[in-house]
Amino acid sequence: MPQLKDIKNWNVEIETEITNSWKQKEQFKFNPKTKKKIYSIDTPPPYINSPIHMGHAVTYCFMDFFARFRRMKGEEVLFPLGLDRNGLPIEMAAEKKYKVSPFKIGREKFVEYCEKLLSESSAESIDSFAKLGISFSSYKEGTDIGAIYNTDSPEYRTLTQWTFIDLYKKGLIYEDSRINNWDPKLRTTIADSEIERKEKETDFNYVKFKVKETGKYITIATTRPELLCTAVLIIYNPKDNRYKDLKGKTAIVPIFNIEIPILEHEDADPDFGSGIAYMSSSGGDQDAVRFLRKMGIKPVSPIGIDGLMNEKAGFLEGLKTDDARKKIIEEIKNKNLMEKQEKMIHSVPISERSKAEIEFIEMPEFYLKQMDYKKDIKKISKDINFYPKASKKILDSWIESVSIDWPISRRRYYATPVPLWYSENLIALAPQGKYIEPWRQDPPKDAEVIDAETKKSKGTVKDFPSNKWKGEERVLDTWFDSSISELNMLQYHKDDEFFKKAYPASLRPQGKEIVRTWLYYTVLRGFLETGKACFTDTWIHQHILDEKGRKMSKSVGNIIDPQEILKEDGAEALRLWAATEGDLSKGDFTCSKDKIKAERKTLNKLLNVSKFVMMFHKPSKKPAITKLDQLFIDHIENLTSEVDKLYLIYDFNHPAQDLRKFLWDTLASNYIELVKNRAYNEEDKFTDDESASAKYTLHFLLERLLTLLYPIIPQITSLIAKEKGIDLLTIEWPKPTPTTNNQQLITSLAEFNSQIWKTKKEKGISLRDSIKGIKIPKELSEFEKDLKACHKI
RNA sequence: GAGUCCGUAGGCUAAUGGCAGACCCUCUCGCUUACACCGAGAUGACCCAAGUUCGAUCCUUGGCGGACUCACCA
Repeated sequence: MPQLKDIKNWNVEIETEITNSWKQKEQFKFNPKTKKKIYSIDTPPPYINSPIHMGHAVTYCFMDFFARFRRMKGEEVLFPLGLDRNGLPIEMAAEKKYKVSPFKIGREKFVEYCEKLLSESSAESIDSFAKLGISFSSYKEGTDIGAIYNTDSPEYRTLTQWTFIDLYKKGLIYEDSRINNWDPKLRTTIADSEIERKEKETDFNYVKFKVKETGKYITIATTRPELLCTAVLIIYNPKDNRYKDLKGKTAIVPIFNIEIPILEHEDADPDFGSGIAYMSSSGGDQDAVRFLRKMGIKPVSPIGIDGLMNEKAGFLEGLKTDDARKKIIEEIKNKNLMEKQEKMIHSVPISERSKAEIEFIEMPEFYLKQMDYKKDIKKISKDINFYPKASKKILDSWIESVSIDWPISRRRYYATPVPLWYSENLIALAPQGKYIEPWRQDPPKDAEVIDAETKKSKGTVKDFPSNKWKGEERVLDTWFDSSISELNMLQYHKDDEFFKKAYPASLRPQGKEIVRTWLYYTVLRGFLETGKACFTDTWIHQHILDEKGRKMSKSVGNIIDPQEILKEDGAEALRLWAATEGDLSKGDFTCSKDKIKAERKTLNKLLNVSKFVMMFHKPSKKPAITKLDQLFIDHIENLTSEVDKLYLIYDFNHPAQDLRKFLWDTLASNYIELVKNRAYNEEDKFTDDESASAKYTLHFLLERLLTLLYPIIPQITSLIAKEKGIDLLTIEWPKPTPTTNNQQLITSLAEFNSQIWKTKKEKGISLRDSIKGIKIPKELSEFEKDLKACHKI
């Protein structure tokens, strides 16, 4: 390690040396046998196929602040790094990189490509985290508690399947065929939480329908005329007097000539379109889907799983929905049934992952019951402390808006398989505790067999030797894996004793944008498994924006790459900036390279203050402390107490600002200036005791400052402290002893000093020269000797 | 369309029913037995309107503007 005196400026080379040694020594290893209180952080696993972005960098810095502080507070910190390797992002990356489609090359081959992609991804992120100085429990992959884990590891997937079977047996998971959100590009069902919206211009077509009984025409406006083939009924609002005479009559669907009833229904909005709407049994949008559910109409979809029109669409069969729409509009116009067309902008649901427009297609899928537990979830979420408090509203409002059970099965490939087999009217359940891939594996002999209808146990696979079993091909939603991350971290069903001791997890740190997915699903799953709230605390953070306050995105080209910052300015500057810039739980903050660079000044100031203090030997015995010195000792004791309180509630922003202010203003500009002469004591103006008091206090203040700053800037502080024989990595957090002494005097001192410096400047006297005619204020009279020596009064 | 949060110097922020404090930038001056990546100092701000109040940047209402969440048109 470099010596302090050899370091002119804090730099990246020193950081590399320190962080490398931390990484190699496994310095922050978790001890599962500990008697200390366990503090566990359920970190959000980043996807490994892309390098970490600024948001990752900053939020992991915050998690590291929390972890290092809790270690100092005497807690055993479990702080694992997870790597997300499951699901659609990996599949989409594989499709792109190797230019393959799973629909063409088949599942087996495609999974191999996914595995190939993953093995070639170098997990660059691990290196970036190490350089940031993140004190993960381990930097080695493995199955030890606290080791780096992969979300696609057999161990993790085993637990996912364990919980699936468990919930399935309890009847909380069921299969049902419903209209659901269908992503035609990825060819899978997706949940409401995976939907985004996009503004789109479409034609609003006013189409004429003939009324059978009267022969008159009515006009119905629609954006989706291609769904006319599955029209089932027509509604108008009961309050709408224009259409009263239509009640109970029959309409004939143009082109397809289907006869459908006309009824009154309050879902029809008299002010929208013509006031009459046709309802298609294929849904068409989420509202319509809900309407069908309400009316108990069996859904029939004219759209196939490939997103193309199917045989139910008649002459439109085989066309993409867009083309089908064009064709039928043409047809309607030819038959003179188009009254008019308007352009309208409406927002269409699109898939968050593929950005494809969602279709509503009926598919049998597995569902996890959640509607029955809305009240419970709301209740137990009260047991979780939200930081900031207001972020609880995001969760509450989502819980309220949950309207259907959670569809958990997906028709994709690189994810945890649904662990079931089928044979005639029997279902085989995978044994719990082993990772199983039914799509390419026969059921083990000891797999339990149940009746598909009654769900009653029929023995095991052994008992049905002549049956042929067909493995389930569907996989589970990635959130079904992710929503048990804390159970996995705490060894659920792996190490019961440990789980009992450590559950619930201490902290869930995560972004506000995944409250409705990750947080909500985790609370739900945690409740279903344990009946309790799964976290003690949750810290919800906002976003890092670019210099102008815009979202950073590749397409705008405004990305600030943390890897670059690490190379140029180093981790400590980045961390200090992250802490001082703002309160990430309160609002977004903008990222500017200049500001990060500017934090290097503070690092160098700390370095120089330390060098200065260490020019003096620390007295081996505590000397009698002068009044001036005691004033500053009291000050930092109060500061300690304040910092302690705020760190505990995840506020590192105010402490960081206060500590920086202490370093620059209180310590460097005022205290050091005041006691310099006394510490040197070259002219023997002071007694040895007085001089010793100054030396002792300089060291005391520095040591305390380093300790308080350590969670934020661990490298520079621990390096300096080491030279003083203190190991900040293992030192205990100081017990704050706040005083009620008059801290106002520090302000008065600073004001007085400033006054003298100003006066000297105005008179053109060098600061070193003596000055006459200055009266020391009464309240500061007890510091007269120091003040006179300092200012040469 | 509904809800939540927010609007303070050129930028980013803090506190506050009476005086609005830092930081970065800019400007001026300086060189002091740790530090020129330094020191001292200066300029500069409460979105608008109404109400409550002796007094509002702060509380209330409305408007304008922004961020986010939810919903969304047959």
